[in-house]
Amino acid sequence: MTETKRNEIVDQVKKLYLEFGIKSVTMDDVAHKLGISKKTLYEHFTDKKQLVWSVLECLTNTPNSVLTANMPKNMNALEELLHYYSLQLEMIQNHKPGFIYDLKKYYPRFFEHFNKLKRTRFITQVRNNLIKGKAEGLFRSDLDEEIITRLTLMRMECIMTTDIFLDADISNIKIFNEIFRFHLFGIVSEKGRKLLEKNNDKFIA
Amino acid sequence: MTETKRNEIVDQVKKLYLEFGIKSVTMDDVAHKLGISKKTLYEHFTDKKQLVWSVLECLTNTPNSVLTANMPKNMNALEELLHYYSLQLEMIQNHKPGFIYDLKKYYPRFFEHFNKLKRTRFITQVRNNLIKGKAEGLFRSDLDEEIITRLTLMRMECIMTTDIFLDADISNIKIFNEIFRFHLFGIVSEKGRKLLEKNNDKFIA
DNA sequence: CAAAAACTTTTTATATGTAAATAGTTTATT
DNA sequence: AATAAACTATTTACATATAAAAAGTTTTTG
Repeated sequence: MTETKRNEIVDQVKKLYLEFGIKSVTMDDVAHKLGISKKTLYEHFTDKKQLVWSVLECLTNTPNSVLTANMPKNMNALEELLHYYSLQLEMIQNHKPGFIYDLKKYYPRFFEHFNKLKRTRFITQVRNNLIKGKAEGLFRSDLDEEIITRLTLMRMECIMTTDIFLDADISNIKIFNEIFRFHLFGIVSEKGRKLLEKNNDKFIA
Repeated sequence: MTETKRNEIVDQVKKLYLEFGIKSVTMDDVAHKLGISKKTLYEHFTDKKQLVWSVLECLTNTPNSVLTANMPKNMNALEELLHYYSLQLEMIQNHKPGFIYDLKKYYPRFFEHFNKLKRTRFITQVRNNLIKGKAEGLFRSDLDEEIITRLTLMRMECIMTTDIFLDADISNIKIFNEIFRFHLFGIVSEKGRKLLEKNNDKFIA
């Protein structure tokens, strides 16, 4: 009945959904695994839809993820970017295709809603960083924020679905580091580049 | 009966397929539009499959496209890249989603075959260019050809299908120029960068 | 002989039905 | 009072049927 009980259910179900997908985790499964009866389960959630929705809400509000990151105030745009990339790497590694697949198939409205939310937040983060970097003189003054932002989002979404890297047997980490460097050099100004080189160990692992 | 007659049919049908897709262009349509009878048409092609195949072959062998580009010998890696990008831009603008959609749906084997071919050629071109650029000292010596090549291919494929740019109303040309610059700066070495700056008007329009 | 039309066969899209799986509800049990 | 089990109602997946469209063939006509 308590709010915490509900939250705990959501938290547990989240794990199940992420591991096995949404379809194959039945309400019976949930009840069994959590050691509660379906009756109790249905006292907290009117139907499965609501449960799925709650899990999605929970996921989007995970503190300090790519989507909710609060940057420490004293960072410059390059440091922010580094921080942001580590969150992205984490996101990619936690990414479960089966979960997304089921979501798209059985709850398309939900998928669209949360995907839009994800995009909006991502775009805001990236765009702000670009603007900041330009203001600090660390990024090229001639770059088009709108385009680069969208390219970055596109790359992020594609990298999670493409089969292009499959046959090459390259680790996500290696790919991601290469992207990071490629991205960095792609946007920095001369001043930014000098700063990069000065902190070589930090940025260009 | 002549080889040229056949080629002409293929050439015309190619245009029809690219404009209207494959499914909606029936064999009757083809006969009508080309002013020939189906009987004649079926004397040149045993069935529609063969016609589709011929069109695909024709497309992949278009001289001096992205897939068949022969680089002039006296170019350095940067000039090559510039040349290659203009071919890519052309490719994107000629790209017809409806055609690809039908191909994927009704001739999945064909799609796979030609897509694989496309990827192989594309990868070869890009990789060779990267290797050349490194050898010339124009590109960063630390970049990983395999990853950057695949990233480039991925970006190319994604840009043709993504909806991320739709709401922004940015022209393909603008997007492509930005990508080109982003890409250039992402891979050049200091020497390469100096060369870029010297030829600013040529590379960074 | 080649185009046009008429014709047959095959493919595609759509609809319907059915069985299995799962959601959601009620009853029994501790 | 909450779980477990039994039950009903939906949903989903899969199979089959049917009609329209298009492929492919034959006949007619200029």
